[in-house]
Amino acid sequence: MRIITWNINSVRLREPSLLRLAKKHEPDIICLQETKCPNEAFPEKKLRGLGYTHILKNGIKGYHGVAIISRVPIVGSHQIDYCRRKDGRHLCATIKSGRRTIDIHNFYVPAGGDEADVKTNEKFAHKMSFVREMCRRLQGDAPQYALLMGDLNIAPYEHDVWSSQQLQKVVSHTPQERKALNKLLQTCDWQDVARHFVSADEKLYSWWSYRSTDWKKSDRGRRLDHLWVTKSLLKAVQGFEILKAVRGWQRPSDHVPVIMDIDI
DNA sequence: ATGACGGATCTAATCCGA
Repeated sequence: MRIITWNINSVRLREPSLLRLAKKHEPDIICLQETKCPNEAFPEKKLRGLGYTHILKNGIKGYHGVAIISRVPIVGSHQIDYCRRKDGRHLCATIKSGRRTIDIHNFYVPAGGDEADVKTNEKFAHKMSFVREMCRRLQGDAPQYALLMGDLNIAPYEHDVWSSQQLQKVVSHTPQERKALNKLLQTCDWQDVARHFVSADEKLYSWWSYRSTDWKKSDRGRRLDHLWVTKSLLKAVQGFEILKAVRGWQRPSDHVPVIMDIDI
């Protein structure tokens, strides 16, 4: 099974890129973040034409929003309003593989604003509460077979950013966020698929700012998009890739898709 | 300043992203 996570930054604007991605890589399941689209306006006709007939949406107007697009049957689903805000940041699809039931969680963690201080910055407080709530709920859930993916908006390790030193006070790479994400990783014994395949001293990014005049040349990226699996599924993971080339497509998202092949 | 762009919104200037 092939699975992709992608912060698409507007599914309506980038429908052509989504179809191109689907045709080129033929994923079974695509988890999207930042669809920025109400559910009734989600462009799904052409996706259905490609065989993606199982589509879950948790969208709101204008901001955020997540979706799960699948060509394999989804046997169950739920969404949780983290921090009691109806802001489209979580979806879970359940699929069956033989006798196994596998939960696929798709998250869009809040960005957290500018200042890394929960007392003065409400957005940062929201982000930290969101990750704490993920810990609590997933621990309570304690699934044996599960996948967790999405835009977690935290680059946890030194080589997940272009300069750990220069970004240590920048939201997404502060010590408290890195610590919180590691704590989350330890709940349910999640395994970071990217770092299973790519050594810790190798730079790895999934996001490059729009503000750079030449994103490729400056290459000041961050690894904000993640693919995790429960420990019992790690040996089933056959491959992983960050699709960097997609950043160079016409009218790109600032995030690129992350892809995984898993034998389930 | 790392870097000033790109998306959505009651189409114009404002909020948001990270």
